[in-house]
Parts: sequence; structure tokens; C-alpha cells
Amino acid sequence: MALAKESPPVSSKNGADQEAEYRAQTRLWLRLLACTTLIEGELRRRFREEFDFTMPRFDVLAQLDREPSGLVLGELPKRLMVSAGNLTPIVDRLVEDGYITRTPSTLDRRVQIVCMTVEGRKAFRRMAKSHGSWLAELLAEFPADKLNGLIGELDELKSVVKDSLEKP
Amino acid sequence: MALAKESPPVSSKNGADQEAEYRAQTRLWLRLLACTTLIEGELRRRFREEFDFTMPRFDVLAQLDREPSGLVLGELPKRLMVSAGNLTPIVDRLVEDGYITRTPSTLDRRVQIVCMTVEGRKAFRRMAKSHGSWLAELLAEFPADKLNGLIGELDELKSVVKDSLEKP
DNA sequence: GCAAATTATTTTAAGCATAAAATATTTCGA
DNA sequence: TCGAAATATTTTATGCTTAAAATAATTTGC
Repeated sequence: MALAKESPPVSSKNGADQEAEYRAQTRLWLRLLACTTLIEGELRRRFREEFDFTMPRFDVLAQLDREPSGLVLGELPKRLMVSAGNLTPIVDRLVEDGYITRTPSTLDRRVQIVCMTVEGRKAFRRMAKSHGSWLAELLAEFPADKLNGLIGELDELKSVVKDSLEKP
Repeated sequence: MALAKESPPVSSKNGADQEAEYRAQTRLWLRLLACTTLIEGELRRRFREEFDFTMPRFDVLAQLDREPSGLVLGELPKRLMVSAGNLTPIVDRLVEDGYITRTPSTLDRRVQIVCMTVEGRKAFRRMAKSHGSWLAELLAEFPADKLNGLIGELDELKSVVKDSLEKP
């Protein structure tokens, strides 16, 4: 087995390096949180003002938009990274409001299939268009040639964190 | 007034470039959200399990830790980027639990000063230490030499979004 | 075949978050 | 000085979020 050149064991770092890395990690987390909070707050505000809608509701529709034949209800918490109990009232209301349907499976009576309605799909497309343009507006001044680089680094960050969560 | 060389008007981009940038912006937002959600969820879980504490409570203490003479209550919502009404019950409980004090100002009876107690400071230091090591654990495999680059890009992203929010 | 484990979903309790309205106090301007 | 605008904070209504417990249906192992 080759020695891991690019990530030496912690013990090989001296105290100053350790401290610097530690501080940088905290700063990274605070920046990440600040960016997300800023963008999320503005998107939420616009969803409410323009469409009287919330982001979690939009997120559910976004998942269903790509699944013409619907999704098993239990898939939603996994894909959206939220708890199952959380989705119950959100799905309830989307059904009430006519955006989606919820049909019990005939094969397994525990399971339900959720599926977007025609009107739901129309409403989603309209909102998705606005969502995209709001984002474009917010990020307009971020250099286009840096977008993919940043996405790549965030991909790496994400997989690093995921690995760390799965390991122990 | 000089023409803005570095950010040409949208119309100067052809359709394909526009589309690509649009998709990249959406991807960036989804990555940002995924990273934040992953890390935040794990930190929240650990705060609850190890200290029976929440992140919003920790965030309040973190602000007060750097202010030995306390803070005007109204400063907290600004610094933490949350609504004022949100903080009322959080501060209430921190006072009840003895982590902080809330004293009406003698000069202006509308104003209150919040200040960490000695025990609050002790508890905060202990939790902050764990918080740092949890973060270090989650980010351990992210290359140390890329940390500052990513922080820099997020700083730029943040200021770009902030500017966009202040302008219109 | 049937009890026990597993799986899908909902319910409950507690806390966070916002917006909008309400309350209380201070400041400002004619 | 006195009424109106501004400021600091809380309250209210609504919705998201989680963890843990409850319910219901299916599968598994003997």
C-alpha cells in the first residue's frame, strides 16, 4: 500500500499548521452557512411574495417533475434529505391543493405512490422558471468562468463529508 | 461613467452560453445547499446528543462570547441574520437556564443588554471546543491546501449576493 | 402457519423561523 | 409642548424540522 502523500497523518503536522487548518475549517463552515442563508432567505421571500408558496413544497414538486409515473412516498425523504414525518403534512397540503395525488399501492398496502397532477406540473414549470431567473439575478455578478471550479470544489467537499458520515 | 468592461450586458452572450451559465448557477446552488444541509444536520445531531443543546442557542452564546460587556439585544438579530421575533423565546430560555442575563438599559427603557454569565461562558467554551473538533472530523479529508481557495471563492460569492440584495 | 422482525407511514412534542401586528418608549418637528 | 414618526421588543399565526413513539402491513424464520 502506498503512503498517502497528499494527506499525511495528523501527527505529522506541527502545532501551527494544525491551528491554521482548524481556523480555516471553521471559517469555511461559516462562509458556507452565510452564503446558503443569504440565498435561501431571498428565494423563500420571493416564493412567498410571488406565488404564496414555500421552498419545501417546491422541492417536493421538483422531485416529482422528473418522475412522470410518480414516486413511492418513501423515496421523497431520502431524496430531499429530510425526515419522513416532516413530509406528511407537506404532502397532505399539496394533495389538498391539487398539485399532486397520493394513491395507495395495490401490491403493498403500506406503500403510497405520489404523482404530480397536470395542474401541478403547470404550476411547477411556472415557478421553476422564476426560481431560475431569481438565482441568475442573485449570481449575475459572480464570474461565469469560476462557476464550474466552485461547483467542483463543493462536489469534493460534499463527498468528503458524506464519507466521513458513513465511515464511523 | 465608464462602461462596465468586466460584466457585459446579458444580451452579449449567445443562447448556448446563457443556457450553460444558467444550469451552472442552479447546480452551484444545489451543491451549496447540499453541503450546508449535510454539515448542519450532523452538527445539530451532535449538539443535541452531547450537550442537549441547539445550534441557534450556541450561535447566541458565540456572539456574546466576544463581547465581555454584553450586547444590546437588538444587535443579535442583525449579526445572526434572523428575525427579532425569533430570538425572543431563545433568549428567554437562555436566561432561564442561567447562561445569559438580560438587563433593561437605564438610559432607554426600550433597550435591553444581554450578557453571558460566568457559567454560560464556561459551558460555551466547552461546547465550542467540541464544535471545532466535530468540524475538523467532518472536513478532515478535504485537502488543507484547498481550504483557503474555497473560502476566498465563497467570500466572493457572498459579497456578490449581498450586493445584488442591496441594489434594487 | 404463525410469532417476531422489518418496513412504510403518521402522530406527537418541542423548538426554530418568518411576517405582520401590537406594545411601549423615545425622538423629532412644527 | 404635543402629536407624529421612529425605534426596540414581544406577540401571534403559520409552517418547517426533528426525534421518538405509535400504527399498520408485510416478510421472515422456524
